[in-house]
Amino acid sequence: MAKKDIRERIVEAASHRFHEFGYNATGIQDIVDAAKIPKGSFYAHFKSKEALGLEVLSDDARDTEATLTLNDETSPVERLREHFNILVSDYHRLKYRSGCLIGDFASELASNPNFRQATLHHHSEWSNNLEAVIRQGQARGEIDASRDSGVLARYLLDSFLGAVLRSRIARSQDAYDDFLEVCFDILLVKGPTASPMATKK
Amino acid sequence: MAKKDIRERIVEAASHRFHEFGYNATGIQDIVDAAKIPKGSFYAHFKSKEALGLEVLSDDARDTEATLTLNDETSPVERLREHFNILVSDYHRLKYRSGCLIGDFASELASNPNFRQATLHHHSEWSNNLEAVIRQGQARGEIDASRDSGVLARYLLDSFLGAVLRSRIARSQDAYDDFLEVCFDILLVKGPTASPMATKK
DNA sequence: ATTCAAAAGATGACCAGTCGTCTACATCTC
DNA sequence: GAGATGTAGACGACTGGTCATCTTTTGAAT
Repeated sequence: MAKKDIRERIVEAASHRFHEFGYNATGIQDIVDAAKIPKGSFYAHFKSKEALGLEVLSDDARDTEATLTLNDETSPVERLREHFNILVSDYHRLKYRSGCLIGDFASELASNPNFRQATLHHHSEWSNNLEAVIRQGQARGEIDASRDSGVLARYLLDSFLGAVLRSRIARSQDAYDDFLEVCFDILLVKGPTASPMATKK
Repeated sequence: MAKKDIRERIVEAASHRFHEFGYNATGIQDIVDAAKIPKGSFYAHFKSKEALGLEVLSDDARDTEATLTLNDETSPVERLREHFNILVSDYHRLKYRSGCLIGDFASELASNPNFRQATLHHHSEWSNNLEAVIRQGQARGEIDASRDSGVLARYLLDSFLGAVLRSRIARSQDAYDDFLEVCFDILLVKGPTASPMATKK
């Protein structure tokens, strides 16, 4: 077994467990059991549980980022919609048992300086990307240009993370449906004349 | 020391720790140290750590609920604003180190059936209350009646919980400022003519 | 190409500490 | 004194991490 393969198995096993059970409720033994490696080997690949956690968080953020197209000819609003739809379909596939690490680590590990800093960094990167696309939407007249793109982006991300929380306790798509409806019918719209939600039903 | 006083000290100590460090990172020893009781006494008051956690969650939800006036002559929108302002001022007082248990338990304990169920229950109660007030706002013409009050309420709560997450990692008021701005300038407004955010700056 | 010693990597048993819980004993109350 | 209540510290399980020992790889010499 190549060293790289083992390392990736550890990361993958940890990622699954962190997503479903959280960081503190996931032990090293759980991870190495899932990765089918001896426990002592873990430390040949990672210095510590924390080092693994930070790497898994970083990978998660990178994967999330990849689902948002920053520069493209297509409609910025549609790109945003596609971004969230991809994320939501992942949660659906996992039967709404999985959280989002940025939200979960913000919640569970905010008192750990290293995690707090890393989580804040990734959160900001994400909302900056959302903002860039929103700004494009404003430039193309798809989104009301009188709205502060930064405020919108950050709010959007907050509400998405909140929707992830709800979906996990409810084990349901409802939170995402609500999220998509308000975002695309009220927030990310052309101007003061938002389309009424009632007519969507 | 009266038995009731000891019990309340345990609840208070646990509440603080759960809010700042989360459930799994808070041990019974931490709680009894903070409550200044012997560890063995804990089980004279609570059957288990889980029983304490559920009670602290319930207390937290009750306290939060008390900050929203459901029936009153005053403006529903202002009541909603006051509700969130009270919550935010608490977080400010605690230097943004505190989370919201409904959000945090949704994140950290979603895989525990008892916590998931209780958290979902309290989350729903909260959003139902928000919905009732939003509906009053719609009846009084303060909030666009073409919006689905249930969708709005749930979305609002999701976004607030997301703002709490951000405020904790950023240790800052920004998330709440963004939340209040979007909610009261875009979502909870009279009709299709939302006041532009740019003019608020 | 082969051999061998050194270096690097892997690992199972072990470590000290923490965890939530329990219970024998101590203390209190009536 | 009897019964109720409180509690110190033990318990068994688990935690993240260490390390002595074994295995594999590497690179130099022939």
